[in-house]
Amino acid sequence: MGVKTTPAKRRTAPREVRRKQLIMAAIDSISKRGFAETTLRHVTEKANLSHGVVNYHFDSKEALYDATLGFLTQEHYSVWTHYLDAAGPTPAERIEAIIRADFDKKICTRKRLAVWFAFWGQAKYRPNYLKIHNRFDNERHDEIATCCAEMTPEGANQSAEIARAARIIESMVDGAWLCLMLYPEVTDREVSRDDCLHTLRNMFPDHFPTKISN
Amino acid sequence: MGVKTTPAKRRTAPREVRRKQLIMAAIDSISKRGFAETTLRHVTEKANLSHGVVNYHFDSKEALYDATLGFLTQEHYSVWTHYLDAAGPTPAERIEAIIRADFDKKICTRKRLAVWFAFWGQAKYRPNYLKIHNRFDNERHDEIATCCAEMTPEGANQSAEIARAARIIESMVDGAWLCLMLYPEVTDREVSRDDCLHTLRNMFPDHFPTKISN
Amino acid sequence: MGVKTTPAKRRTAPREVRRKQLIMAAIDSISKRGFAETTLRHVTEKANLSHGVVNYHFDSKEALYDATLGFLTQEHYSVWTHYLDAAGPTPAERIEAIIRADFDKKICTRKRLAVWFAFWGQAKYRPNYLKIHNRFDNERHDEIATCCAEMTPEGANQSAEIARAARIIESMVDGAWLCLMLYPEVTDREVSRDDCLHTLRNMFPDHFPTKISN
Amino acid sequence: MGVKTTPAKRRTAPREVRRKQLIMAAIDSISKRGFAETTLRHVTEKANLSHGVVNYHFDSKEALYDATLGFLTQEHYSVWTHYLDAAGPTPAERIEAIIRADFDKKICTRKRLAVWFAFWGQAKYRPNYLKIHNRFDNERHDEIATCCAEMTPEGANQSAEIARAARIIESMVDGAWLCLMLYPEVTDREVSRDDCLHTLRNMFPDHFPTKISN
DNA sequence: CATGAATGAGTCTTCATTCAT
DNA sequence: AATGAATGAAGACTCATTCAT
Repeated sequence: MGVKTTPAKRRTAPREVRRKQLIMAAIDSISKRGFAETTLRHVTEKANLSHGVVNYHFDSKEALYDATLGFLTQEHYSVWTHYLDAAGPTPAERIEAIIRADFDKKICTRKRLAVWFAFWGQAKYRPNYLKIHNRFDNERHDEIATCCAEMTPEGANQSAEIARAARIIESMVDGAWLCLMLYPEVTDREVSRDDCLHTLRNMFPDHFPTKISN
Repeated sequence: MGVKTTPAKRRTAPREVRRKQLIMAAIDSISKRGFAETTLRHVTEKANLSHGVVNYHFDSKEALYDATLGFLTQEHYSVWTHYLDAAGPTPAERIEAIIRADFDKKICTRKRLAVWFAFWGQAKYRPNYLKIHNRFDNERHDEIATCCAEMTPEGANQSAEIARAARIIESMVDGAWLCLMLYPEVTDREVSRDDCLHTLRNMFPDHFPTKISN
Repeated sequence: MGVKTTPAKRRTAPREVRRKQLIMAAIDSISKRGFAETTLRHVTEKANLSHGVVNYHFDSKEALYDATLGFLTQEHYSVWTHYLDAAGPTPAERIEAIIRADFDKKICTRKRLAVWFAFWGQAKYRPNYLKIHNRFDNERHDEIATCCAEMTPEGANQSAEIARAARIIESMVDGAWLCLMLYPEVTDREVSRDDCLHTLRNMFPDHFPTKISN
Repeated sequence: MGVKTTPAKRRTAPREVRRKQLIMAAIDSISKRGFAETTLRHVTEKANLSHGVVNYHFDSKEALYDATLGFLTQEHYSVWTHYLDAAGPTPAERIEAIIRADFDKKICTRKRLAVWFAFWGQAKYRPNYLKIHNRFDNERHDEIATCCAEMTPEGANQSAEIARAARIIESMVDGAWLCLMLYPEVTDREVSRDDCLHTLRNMFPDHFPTKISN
């Protein structure tokens, strides 16, 4: 974890290596102590670096946090892309892939969940966080809405129904995440994922095979 | 708003009045600035009180936060009780009442939502918060599970299906709340509530009339 | 200890009663916590009185401390007077009485010792304390010097020798007190007193009977 | 003295230099204002350093005080060692050296005296101070007792007499110190020292030459 | 690049004092 | 006389940031 060049005598390392190292340490500390309690000292100590480096590699604490959220988003994005690339062409397959991506074991860890909610807990008054996060979230939303559109029969309220379906799916996933973070003894990653898939099947019974090979 | 009419006209008020006043000011500031950024000065200024009162009426900042969360929980609880008392006897009616309570306009405000997520963003490493919150949440969970049980047909996996149904319902609501907080321009309280009710109907189609009188 | 009129419903009490009550509580707290740590709340709590009374009966915290030191001095003074009145007429008897007074069990308690040194620890920059204390101390010094004078044979350096004797006696007693406070397990009141008397006999062997009836 | 030449010209210095600097400033302030009144601001201003340094170089105010007492003790110890090394081999010479050390002009200054009594005024409820101070004091006590033992003739109560002699000598010195602090106009360092030596000669007349070369 | 000493604004908290009741 | 709510100045301590080395 982290990119440690040499264990003892740390030497000059390329900028990106240090940045990544600090971001990972930030994730660790935020997940452990939350936002309010995390100090740059915690971060540098975890990264086994000296006190001054943060402000050397980032403009400010805030910039480190932005980078951290960016990293997390990027990570999510690449997993998502990977699942989508591997998925079949039908909307049902694609939307299922999206959900499965959300619960992939690389991104749906306790540590990352804690950090996500720490960020969301601040999102309202930190528009910056929202902005970073939205870049990916909008794309995801569009994809979900597209899939729903393809599965929703034409009719009077088609567009309203599509919007509702998308909202429900996204809410389900977010709610499952919150539940995973707050009550890890109640569910785990796979159960929550299957709950979401179950709801999805209920919503579009005609588009899913009777039995899902879990 | 930061405008001090007089040098605060030293006025004496019973303990509970001041505590409530400070709690409301805390809610206001947390919703506006979040946890990490809220200082006691913000709180007392909002309450138009002097700096020292907080530590006079509460043991510490943390104690004020605990009391704030307690207040919010209590408020939710009483709305919840009220809805449940007014609901009909069938499980469908009861569970619908619970969901309607969650989106009642008294508790499902932007301000309170922000505070809830601020707390949840800290819940993991602040066991105290989790504890306060859980007292109510467990009761709510049991009620939901009971309703689901009554609506779930007997069968091989009945208990697993009940648990799943309860998880889904709770996740839906939480997810809707998160969505309401993060994207208030996408939904509003009533739309989200109806999304939840819609999902609920989908889950237990036999227990709900074809048309809901909204 | 202290003057409690009624246990439960404290009512109005004459000014002097309250003052004494507060002084005793101050002695108690100073001896227990020292100066820096003693707050008026400690005092009033110990006195079982409400928070506001101190400033009602004393002009300030400082005034309470002055009164406390005054009380202690007065107490010492009256014990001293009592011993001196009871003493025989010879200088040896008088000076022995003075020393015995210093180690009387009424004033030479752990609690009072602690308070005395707390005051002395502040004496240098609190001229007020020194002033209060000196009123008595000067009188005592004069008495000791007079006794020494009567026991010192005439000669070239008589006055210097008198002064030295007085200094030594006073230092001995003060040093013994300090020792009693710092190392209560090493000596006790009576041992220290006898050490002083022993030294005294050594200084003026001709004026003391061979054997002291301890 | 409160005169800041430049905005403190951020100069870097090794840890030990700063610590010493802060300790000296603490001694200065404690001697001037006492314990209760000394604030970190006084210390840093005297040291012409910024507010934050204390908590950078010491864990807390208390830790600074501990270090201050440790410094004073160490200083006393090294003077004491120096005198003892230079002293002749007889017990009389050694014990005289100890007393002379106690009144050496390096450690027996008004400033240091004030600090010592400030500490002793707190010793009772600050076991930490007592502990630091005792490390040296015990060693000193043992040396004094050893000297007394060698000068005390064998007999029925020899051990009791040795103990008494040691107590008397130590009390004398402490008492002389207190007197020096409280009444600097009455004695000075050298007079007090000679008082102690005089008493010592009186106690062991056989071991001292008739005339002391002062 | 990297270190860690130094800074100082800002936080929570304490507490003597005041004052409405 | 007494109470205890309220005030606000002041203290210790934290920490992001700067900068000499």
